[in-house]
Amino acid sequence: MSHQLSAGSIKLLQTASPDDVTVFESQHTLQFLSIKRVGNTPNPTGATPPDRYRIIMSDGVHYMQAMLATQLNSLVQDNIIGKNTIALIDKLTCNYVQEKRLIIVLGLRVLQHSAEKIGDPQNLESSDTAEGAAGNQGSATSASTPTPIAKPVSVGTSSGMRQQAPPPKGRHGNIYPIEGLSPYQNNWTIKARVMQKSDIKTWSNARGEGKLFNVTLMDDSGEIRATGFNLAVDELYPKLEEGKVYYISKARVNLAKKKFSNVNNDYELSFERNTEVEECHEITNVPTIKYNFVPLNALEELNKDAICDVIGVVKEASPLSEITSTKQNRQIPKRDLTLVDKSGFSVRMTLWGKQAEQYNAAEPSPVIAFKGVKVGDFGGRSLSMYSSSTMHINPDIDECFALRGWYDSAGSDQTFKAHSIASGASSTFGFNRAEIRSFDEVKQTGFGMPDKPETFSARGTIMHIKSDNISYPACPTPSCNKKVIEMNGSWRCEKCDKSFPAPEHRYIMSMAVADYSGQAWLQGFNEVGIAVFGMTANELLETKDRNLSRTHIMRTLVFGMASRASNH
DNA sequence: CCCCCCCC
Repeated sequence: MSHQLSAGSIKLLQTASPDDVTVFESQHTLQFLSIKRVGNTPNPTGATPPDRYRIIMSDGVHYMQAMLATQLNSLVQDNIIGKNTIALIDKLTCNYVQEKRLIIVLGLRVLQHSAEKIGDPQNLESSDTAEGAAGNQGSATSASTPTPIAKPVSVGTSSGMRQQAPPPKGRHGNIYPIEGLSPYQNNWTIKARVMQKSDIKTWSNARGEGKLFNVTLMDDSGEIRATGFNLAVDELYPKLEEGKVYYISKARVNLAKKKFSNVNNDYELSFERNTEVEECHEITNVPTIKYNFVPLNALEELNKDAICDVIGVVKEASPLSEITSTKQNRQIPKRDLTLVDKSGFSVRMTLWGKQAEQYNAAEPSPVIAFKGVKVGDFGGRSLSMYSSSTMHINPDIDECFALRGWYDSAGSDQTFKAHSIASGASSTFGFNRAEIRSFDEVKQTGFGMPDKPETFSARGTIMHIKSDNISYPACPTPSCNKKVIEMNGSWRCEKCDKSFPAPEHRYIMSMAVADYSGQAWLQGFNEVGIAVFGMTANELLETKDRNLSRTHIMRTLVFGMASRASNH
């Protein structure tokens, strides 16, 4: 296997304008000549910050230095990439740190883990930056002008000559990428959008009391959570608005406690007394909120406690109510919305605190986009907002317009399926328990993956129950259910290593069930038997002992019954 | 320095 490296890519990466997506979000086949761990010393708290990896990447003609985004560290640690690995790199970001271009690799796919070094690549950086660092500056550079990292070069593409983009300058100094922040840098400014702002929270515990708020900040390199305490709340809570872009500097960088946040960064910011925050009014390429919407019918494919984005029309909004949190011993305002979408499903979404109070229930059926909400299993599937979730009413996005049009023209007259308690198991075939399938349909689809159960619901009539072996004597220990054997007048369970005076009989029955499309043999266990016969297996056996004909009982009980059974 | 994300 041999791969052609993208000759010319290194020059492009060194010279393109930092926001040129045709370079930084397109594909480059490069070889990693070396991968080195850097700058990882324990911080004053004794905690060890995450590793950072510096890589040398080559296009066969030139090589350059870059950093690996920390979220890709596992690729190194798990030896998925190593020396001379050839990879297709499809997302990078370009930033400036102390006027030096810093390239961060954000996305890649390994093409070949181990390879021979290709070509005899030359260092593109050394001619300028190494000299600069050595104080041997060429005539073109001076202390007051940005050091060119590479001379503009023709790279032999249709784009021709590219101008070296100057590092962002001005009164905000060096704009750092969020991904590049660490406790060891101290003169940085980030330019970031507030993606989410929490309520002001107060606490009181053994260590004291106070108030705080959080924001999630994002730029094109990554995201980070920031927290302001007490005085910083007074100063910055009113200033920072969701959706706006700010220059932020002189905040403290701490190691994040990952288990308390799903923000993808190993660090967190703490707003301090001298932290500077200034709104950025220019038009920028700082990213806006990105959604990955899950249609409401697909919620059952997500696990309980999963975090997801949804968009839906508010079909109903409950009045504001309150719950008493037993855990925290306080009242918490809440409001339930019923969301619907084109999938024909409805789901309950719970808002808490300020979100619940401030929701304007007077507005008829708005479309709301939610980011980062929690999947619950109440009533099959439910949704609930975290303090880190966001909701946007009638957002200016295509999905919102589409839902609005659908609801106003058709959706508002439709009835919606609720998720049901029984639903939840995912199915390769997209069967879900809320929908009734015919036996023929199930048989046509087949039985899928070996060892993977398929779940479906059917409605049919029980045509026959095998009467020769309808129940077995089981161990009475709760949830043991193992078959017991009669020995010397008592019943012995081998699993529990115990004997009992009497067994608990449990149903194990085979039924022929038919619907309009065909017939199937279904095996039902105890719960099914109780549902079908309306009595326990013990009771059924007693009836039999009282000398009634079993066939007679069955005929009586089964006749006229609309039976349901589920099958795996 | 919080770190709870709740109830039915």
